[in-house]
Amino acid sequence: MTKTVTIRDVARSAGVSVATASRVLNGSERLTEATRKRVLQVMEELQFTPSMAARRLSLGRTMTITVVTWSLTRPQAVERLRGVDAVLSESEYDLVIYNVETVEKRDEYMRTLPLAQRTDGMLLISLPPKPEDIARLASAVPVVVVDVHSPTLRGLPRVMGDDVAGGEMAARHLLDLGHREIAYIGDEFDNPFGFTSSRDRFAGYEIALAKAGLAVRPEWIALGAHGRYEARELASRLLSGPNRPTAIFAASDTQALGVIAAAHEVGLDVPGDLSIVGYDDIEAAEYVGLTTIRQRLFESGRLGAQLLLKEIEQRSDTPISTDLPPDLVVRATSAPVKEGLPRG
Amino acid sequence: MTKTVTIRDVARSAGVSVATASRVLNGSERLTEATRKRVLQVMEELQFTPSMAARRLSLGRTMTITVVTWSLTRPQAVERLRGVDAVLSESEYDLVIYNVETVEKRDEYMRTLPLAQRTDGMLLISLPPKPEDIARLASAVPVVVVDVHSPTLRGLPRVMGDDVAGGEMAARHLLDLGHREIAYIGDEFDNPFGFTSSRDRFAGYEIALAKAGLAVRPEWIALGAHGRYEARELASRLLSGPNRPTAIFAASDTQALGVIAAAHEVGLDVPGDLSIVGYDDIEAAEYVGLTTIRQRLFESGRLGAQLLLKEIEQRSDTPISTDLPPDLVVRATSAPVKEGLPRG
DNA sequence: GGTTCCAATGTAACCGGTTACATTGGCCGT
DNA sequence: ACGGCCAATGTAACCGGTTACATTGGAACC
Repeated sequence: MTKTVTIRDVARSAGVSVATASRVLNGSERLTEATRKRVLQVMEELQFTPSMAARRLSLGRTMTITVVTWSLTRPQAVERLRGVDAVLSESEYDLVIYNVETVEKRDEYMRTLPLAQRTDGMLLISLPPKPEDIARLASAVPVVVVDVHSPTLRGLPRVMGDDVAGGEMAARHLLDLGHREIAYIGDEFDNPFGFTSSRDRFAGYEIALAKAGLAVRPEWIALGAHGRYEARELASRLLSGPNRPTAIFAASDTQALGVIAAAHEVGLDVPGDLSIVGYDDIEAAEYVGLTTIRQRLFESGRLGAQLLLKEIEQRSDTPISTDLPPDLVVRATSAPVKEGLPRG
Repeated sequence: MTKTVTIRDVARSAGVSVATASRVLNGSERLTEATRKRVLQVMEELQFTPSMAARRLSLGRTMTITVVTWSLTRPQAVERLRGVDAVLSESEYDLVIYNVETVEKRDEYMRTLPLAQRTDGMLLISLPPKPEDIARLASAVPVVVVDVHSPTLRGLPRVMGDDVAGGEMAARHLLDLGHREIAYIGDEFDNPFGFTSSRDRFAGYEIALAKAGLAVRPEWIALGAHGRYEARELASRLLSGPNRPTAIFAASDTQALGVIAAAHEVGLDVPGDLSIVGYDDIEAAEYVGLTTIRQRLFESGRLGAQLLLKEIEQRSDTPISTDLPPDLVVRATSAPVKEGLPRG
C-alpha cells in the first residue's frame, strides 16, 4: 500500500495550485488547454485517483442511493431491484442495499440510515416504516416508497400497484371460468411489518365474489407465513378435506407454486381438477405456466428509482404518486370448472 | 432542511470539547459517567447524527464493501448475493452493488471502482477481470473473487467450485443410468467476459465419457448465449433431428429449464424419453424437480464475504483459496434409459 | 504542604477534496 | 505609455469528523 497520491501532490508536481488541479478534475471551463493537458499528464503519471470520501464530504453529496427492501429471498424483491439497478447504473449514483428480514432490522435501519451525509436518497421497497419514523426519515433525505400502501405514507412520493383491483381481477377470472368454490391462500393479514398486500388482494377477492352474489366461505380462507412450503402446507390441508374448492387464488406466485405442489401431491390435475391463480408474475410463473396477476415488478423498481432521482434533483412539494395497474395473465393453470362432477 | 448539527454544536452545547464529544461517540473509555451522560443527552436533544462522509474521510475507511457481479438476472447471482448479504448485514459494512451486463461496464468499473477511499473491499462474483486490471485492483484494495477460475487470478483469495468435477459428476450420473447418447448444451466457450464454467463443465463431461469409452459426438454439442430461451432453441433443434440423444446435460439450471420446455414442446416425456441434468441447484430446480449439480451458491457468497472481511482486517500474504465441491442432487428429470427402444 | 502521577479533558492538526475570493498579467483602447 | 478589464490561476477557508499531544487538577505519597 503505497502512500496515496492526493490532489496536492498532483498540483505540486504539475506546478499549479490545488484549485487548478481540482478544476481540471471537474472539467471546469476557463483553463488553458496547455495547463489542462499538463495536469492530466501528471495525474496519469502519478496514478492519481481522487478520494471519493473527501469529495463526498466537501460536496455534501454522497452520490449514493440506498435501497431498503424486504427479504431478498423473494423473487419479487429481486425483480424490483433489477429495475432500480437499470436506472442507477446509468446514473452516477452508487447503489447501496439493505436487506431486511426482521422487524428489528427494519427499525434499526430506519433509525440509523438517514444519517446526514450517508446517502442522497432512499428507496423503500415493500416495507412500510413505522409511522413515527416517517417524518424524521423524510426530513433527512428524499424518500420514495414502492409497493407500500399504508395510508400514513401519504406525503411521500410512491409507486404502487392496486392490490384490491388485482385481487378482484384474479377472482373474477376464476368466476368467469365458472368456478364457484374458490379458496384464498395468503399471508397473515396482521403482521409485524404492516404489509397490506395479502389483505388487499383478499379484499378484491371478496368484492368479486360479492358481485357474483357469493359469500366468502371462512373454511376456504387459509392464511400463513409467506413462503412456498407454508403455502403448500395450507393447500394440502385445504385440498384433502371432504369439501375441497375447485379453484385457489394465491396471494403471490411463490405461494401459488406451493399450491401447485400440494395439488400434485394430492393427485389433483391442474387445471383439470383445480384451477390456480397467483400474483406477481415472477419469472418462474412463466415457465411453470402459472396464470397470474402481473405486477410489472421490474417496472416498479425502475419508476421508483427515476422518481427518486427526480426528487433528489428537486424535491417536489406535492409528492407524485404513480400507479401501476395490474394485468391478468392467463396461462395453463386455470381452466373452466368441470360441470356437475361429484367431488370427494 | 435545517442546518445540520455537527459535533462542534454538540460540544459547545454540552460545554465540552469536540474531542470529548467524539470520544463519547466512539464509546471510548476514560470518560466520567457524568460527562458521557451529559453529552449523550445533548446529542439526543439536538438530534445529532454524525456525518458518515466526514467519518470516512478522517478514518480513511469507508465501511463499505463493493460487490461486482455479472447479471442480476441470473438466479445464481442472486443466491450468491444473498450469501454475501447474510454476512455483511451482521457486520458494520454497507453493501454496494455493481451489476455488470456488458464488458464495457465491467472494464469501466474495474477502472474506476478501486478509487482510493471508495470502498474497503471488493468481491468479484463470476467476473474475471482483465489480466492487466488485476494488479492495480488488488494493490488498491483487498479483493476476493468468487466463482472465477482464470489462472491469472492466482494470487487473489478466492472461493471456487470445481466445474470439471461437477461436469464429470453429471455425465457420470447419466452414464450410470445407462445413457450412452448424451448431449451437452452450454454457453459459448469463447466469450468476451472470459467465463470458463461452460468449458470446464464440458471438459468434465468429456472426461466421464472418455472413462466410459465413449467419444464426444460433435453434433450433440450445442453452444449458445446464456439464457432459457436460447437453450430451448438449441434443445429444440437437437431433439427434433433424426438422431436425438437420450439425455442432455445443461451447463446451468437456467438452461436446463429451457431444455425441459423444448422437450415438452416436442412431445417428449421427461424423464421417460429424455433425461436432463442441470447445474447450480437454483431454487427453481427444486420445485421443477430438476436433477442437478449443487454448487452451494449461497454458501459461496457467504464464504467470499467472510474471506473478504478477514482480508480487510489483515491482508494475507499467501491468499487463501477455498474450494466448494459440487454435489449431485438427483430429482425427477433423470431416469434409466429405455432399453432397446427404436428411436427417431 | 509539596511533589508526583495519572485520569479526564482540551487544543489543534489532519484526512483530501471544493470553491469563494484574491491576485496576476496580457491585451485593449486612447 | 497607462489604466481598465477580464480570463487564468492562486490562496486559504471549509466540509465534519478523529486523534496525537498538551493541559489540568485532584489523589496519593513522602
